Amino acid sequence: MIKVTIKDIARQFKVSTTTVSNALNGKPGVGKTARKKIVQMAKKMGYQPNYFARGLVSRQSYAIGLTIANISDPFSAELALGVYEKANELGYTMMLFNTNYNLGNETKCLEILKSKGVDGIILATVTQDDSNIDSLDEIQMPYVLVNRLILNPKKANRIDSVSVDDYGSFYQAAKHLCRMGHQNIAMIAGDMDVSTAIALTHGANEAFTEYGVTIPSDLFIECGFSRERAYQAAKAIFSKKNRPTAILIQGDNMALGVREAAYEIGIKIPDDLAIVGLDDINISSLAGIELTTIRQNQYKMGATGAQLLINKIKGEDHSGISNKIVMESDLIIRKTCGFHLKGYVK
Amino acid sequence: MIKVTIKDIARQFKVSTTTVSNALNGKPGVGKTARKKIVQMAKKMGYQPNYFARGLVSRQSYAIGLTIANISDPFSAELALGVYEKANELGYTMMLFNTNYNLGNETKCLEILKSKGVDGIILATVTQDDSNIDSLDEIQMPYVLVNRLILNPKKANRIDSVSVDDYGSFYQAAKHLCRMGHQNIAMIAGDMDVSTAIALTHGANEAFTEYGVTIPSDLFIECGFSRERAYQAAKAIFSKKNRPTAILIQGDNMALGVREAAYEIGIKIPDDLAIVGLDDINISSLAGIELTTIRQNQYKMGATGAQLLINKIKGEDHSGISNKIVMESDLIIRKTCGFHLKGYVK
DNA sequence: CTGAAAGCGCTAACAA
DNA sequence: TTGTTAGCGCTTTCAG
Repeated sequence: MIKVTIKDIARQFKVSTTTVSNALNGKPGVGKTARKKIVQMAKKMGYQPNYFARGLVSRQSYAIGLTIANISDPFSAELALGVYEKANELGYTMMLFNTNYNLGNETKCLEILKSKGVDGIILATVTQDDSNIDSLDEIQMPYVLVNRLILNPKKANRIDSVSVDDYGSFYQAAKHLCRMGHQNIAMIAGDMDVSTAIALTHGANEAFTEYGVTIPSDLFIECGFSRERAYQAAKAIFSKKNRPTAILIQGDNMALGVREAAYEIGIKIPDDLAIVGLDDINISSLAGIELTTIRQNQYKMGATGAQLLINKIKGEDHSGISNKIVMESDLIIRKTCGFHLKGYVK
Repeated sequence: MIKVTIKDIARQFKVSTTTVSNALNGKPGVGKTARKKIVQMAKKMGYQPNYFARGLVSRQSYAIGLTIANISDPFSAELALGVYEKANELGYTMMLFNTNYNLGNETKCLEILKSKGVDGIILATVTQDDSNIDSLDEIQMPYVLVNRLILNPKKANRIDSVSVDDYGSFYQAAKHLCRMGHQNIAMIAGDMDVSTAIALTHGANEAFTEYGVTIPSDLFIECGFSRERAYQAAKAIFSKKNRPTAILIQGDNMALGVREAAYEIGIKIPDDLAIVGLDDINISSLAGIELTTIRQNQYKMGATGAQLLINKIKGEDHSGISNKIVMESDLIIRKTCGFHLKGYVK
């Protein structure tokens, strides 16, 4: 690969590399005409500053890392897009890593990220007892959690995060189902070691107790966040004697799995079964899918996370206190919950 | 951020940095016990080689770039996943960039990629007269095209690529439609400046002429590859007097847009309108969507591209001739073309 | 306003 | 088997 260095362009004008460097970086102490000439020549020669040399002295990479579940999952993709665009806007590039919700993978990803000298990291798949966070603290690597929270107050205080009001989200969703008269309801949860799943479950339960509904233990299934696993969980539920009239599902992608399982054995949605998801991924609104769900703006979450992280990197956040941003969410009533057919019961 | 250098660990044992470097990199010329001790100490001290220092001397970043349309588009995401996993497997990290099918954006992305010192680039959104390719040639940056071809034989000979048999794909698809008896067929194309769109269109046209079908010029719409644009194109088509009985669409994501447009004005699929897409993205098989389409293994395309690129970077590809891999594709008959209702006409 | 010199952390020649 | 020296390309004192 071709390489033009500041030395090369210094030689052209018989000036020092310092002058060239200063000229090119807009620093003071260079004559106006000299600067102009140098800048022009640099462009003409196709000069590109050497990333490694610069990084070596400045100790900055202008790169951030992002660990998400999996880029082929629509929720992750939308979140990644938010991070990407905000980061780009602020002059940073993004390195993407998939953890597949696996702690060991996450560790590996962070190892690589550290070794690549990124300036900071956005973590979107952290679990409650995630040792990886501690290792970032140790080396004082800036990081921000997105769509996740650490509940342990000892740690939580120091941790920046962008999340959604999951508790309120599923409180709303569960309440909606109760008001429609459902009493035999199932819930398919992601991973109860994760803050979102915990909050969602608690939120739903609050509404359920308000309405005197209880979820039998065999109708509460924790299965991980994938479509495939939710499909299997639904199959298990459908094989029970006490088949529920409604299922609350902690993710639209998972809900699509439930939907497939239902269709496969001839259960009609919403006639025989109401389902409510979470996230409002972009396919949820498609004709024939029309999933009732909770809208969470993944894009904005990602973008906000990137903004927060970069502020932190640049040291513009001198507050000393941690920054916890919680976003609102909205119940989107579509067809899968059957509201358009029955409305609320009195 | 904390920094342990080889100097620090050299000091521990009063040896030179060279010895430490050699020990840590598994190079010969270090005593067995010395090596063991050094490696152990490095681990204990949490040593991480400085990426920038290493890159500066080795001139390798072990990072590759990927330019795709947009990560939130399922086709792109699956392709990116293939690149990501193969690259990771081979010890490379991936930097992701969205071009949104815009040449100017692509140029910007490549500028950044170059400035970050990546070892090579995978391009998935190149158009026929893409000047960006030339600029990569100029600086001798290794690259591979994925899902794209350069048709101009003058250039094409030198260019590595992984693509699908698009011509055959749409030949198959169009033939299928013709055999079902459709005669009034529309086609929604992506961007006729792009190799895939060109090949798809030609392939379809061959089948059409075989069956004596012609597409009236107002039923051939070139609209770009997004769902939204395809939605609008479909609206335009539906407003015509000569409404077609079938539409061939150059992408499943686009097909979903057409589907939405149809449902919105009460056109029933497949009863009133047959549609056939391309790509078989992972939502195409969902109950109620069941899109007839052509399967193209995006994941494999990405992975193969990454493999090819990294071979090239490592100089293992001494063939001197360019490597063009063309993958097969399969027609997946689901419900949107109505085959299950009518089958082939005699 | 300009330049010389030093050094970031690492690897590669070359000596010892 | 080990150490010394030099240098990758850049920025940053500090003199002129």
